[in-house]
Amino acid sequence: MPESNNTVTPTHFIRQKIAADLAAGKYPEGITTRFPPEPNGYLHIGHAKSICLNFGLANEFSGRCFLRFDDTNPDRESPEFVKAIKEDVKWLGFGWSDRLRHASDYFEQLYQWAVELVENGHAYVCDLSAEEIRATRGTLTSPGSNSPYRGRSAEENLELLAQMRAGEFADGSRVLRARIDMASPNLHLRDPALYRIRHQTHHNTGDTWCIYPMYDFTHPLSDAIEGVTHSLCTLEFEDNRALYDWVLEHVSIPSRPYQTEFSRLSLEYTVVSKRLLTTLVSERVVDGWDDPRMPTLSGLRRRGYSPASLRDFCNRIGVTRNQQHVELSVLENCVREDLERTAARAFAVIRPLKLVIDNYPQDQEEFFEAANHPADPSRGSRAVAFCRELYIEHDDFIEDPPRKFFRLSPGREVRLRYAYLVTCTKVIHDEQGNVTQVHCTYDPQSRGGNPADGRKVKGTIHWTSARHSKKAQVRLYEPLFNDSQPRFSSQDDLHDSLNEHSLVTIDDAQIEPSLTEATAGNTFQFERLGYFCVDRDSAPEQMIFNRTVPLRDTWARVKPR
RNA sequence: UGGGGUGUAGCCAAGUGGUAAGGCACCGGAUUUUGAUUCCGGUAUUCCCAGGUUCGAAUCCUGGCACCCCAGCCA
Repeated sequence: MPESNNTVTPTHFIRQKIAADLAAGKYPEGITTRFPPEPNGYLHIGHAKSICLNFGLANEFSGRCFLRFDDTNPDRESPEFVKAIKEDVKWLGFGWSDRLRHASDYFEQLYQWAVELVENGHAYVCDLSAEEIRATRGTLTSPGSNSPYRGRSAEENLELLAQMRAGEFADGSRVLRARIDMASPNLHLRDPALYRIRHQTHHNTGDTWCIYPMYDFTHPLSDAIEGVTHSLCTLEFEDNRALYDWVLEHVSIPSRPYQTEFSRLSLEYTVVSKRLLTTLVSERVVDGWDDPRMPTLSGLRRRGYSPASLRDFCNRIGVTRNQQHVELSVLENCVREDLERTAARAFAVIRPLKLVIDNYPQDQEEFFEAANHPADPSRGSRAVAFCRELYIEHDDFIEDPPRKFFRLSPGREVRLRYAYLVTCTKVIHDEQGNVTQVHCTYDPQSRGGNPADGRKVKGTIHWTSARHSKKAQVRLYEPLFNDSQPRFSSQDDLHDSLNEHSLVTIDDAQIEPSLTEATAGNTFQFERLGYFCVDRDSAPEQMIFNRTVPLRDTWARVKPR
């Protein structure tokens, strides 16, 4: 399926760098990238940016992209996340064919390189505790001090490292450290830990290991093993680059990758920190990782976002090193644009108001032809039932209308889309004065919505037949947070920052009968309302629709209040 | 007050010494049996600020200012 036709792929500095590298003949075999998620949570919109970048660039330049699980920390990772991540990447539209890897696949090789480091005096086993290491690291403005174990001989270190691997030491009792420079202004170079002891079962390697390599050691070497040419990551790893390069320069590697950083995505009203997302799930603030309010790919999928719309979004926001804070409207525009041409149209009334046509025969019913997609006749049409009693949207009737309101009100005439012109003759109220029903007369000469005399009617509203339509549940979503840039200092303000209207469930919406055949994941445009998607919990007898995004509503901006 | 980065419209973002692309948002107007869509038009005399170089500066130089990241045996 083509991306939206008018989108010109924007250029950006990484694409330019690759093009220049290729032009310079640096990579005769082509380029290689990788997407390296840690399987300790679900993928979110921020990952989508990285996935589109890495897989997208590889496709564009006929290179390769690895899906590599960065699984070096057994206590936070699980197969559940591995499975979900694979599904999400695939769903987004990318494939890795035989290039699926785990950093843990490389543990033995990594260990051999650690040995090489030790042999050459570039790493040592340190017996300091975590607290002691922290205390001797120095501060941002003052240098650290050398570990008393820094001077151990290569032989002794080799012996100790072997014992670490053999499980002879307790968790946290020792660590393998790079021997770099405790006075470096770059904190990452102050003898960083390379291996730590963790007697813990790993989701991929089981109990084979009780020492696990750190990210800064694993990442560059995994890149080198895979022949990654362009290792793309986010800006907060900028300082790590010096260590990335140091590692590659001190062991015998098969290829030399280079790291390039770009800024991470931040989107209005959304938070993507794994800690926070995990909290939302575990405290049941949301329905799970795929709650339609979650910024996860599975949440967006359940909300009704299409992969194409997300790819389009990632293209539009660009890739730079600026601090990026993207407005939600950009994302919303992308789905609307995609769903506008993709989604079938249907009639649904979310807040039903009964409308009775007094001059329409009690027992009569008829069917009108409604286009499935007005802009695309090839998608055909369906017959919608009509009778004396209908439901219209409560918002489409105002007893005392403001200026410029051209929907239904007493004495006014509107078009019932595809059906007839009706004029409001009477309004029924309950004891509290709420409008509970309206009565109209219809113009029999306006079948299909076109009056015989050609008079103009400004308003057209949607409706369902009370006799035929089915009740359905509709879930209306808004951002999870009130603040466009949610920030949390403690867990307590989490609940204060939540938008209490983030989910509004409506149980008595009325839908046209044809909608009953829709299945999970199908998307529709409920005319004049928005785009909706059949929820995975939906069933023919109890349909559930999630609102992906409302239609653009100029009237809402114009109307008073 | 160490090191590493970033400043172009409300939000993204091109621009690489020759006179400020584009998208979103916003504001008009046209078409419309969805107040949708579509279509036209408008929106930075100025690029964080101040100096300097140059015929010419968002682009080069100098000096400021603002914001982001780094002190896990997380990634």
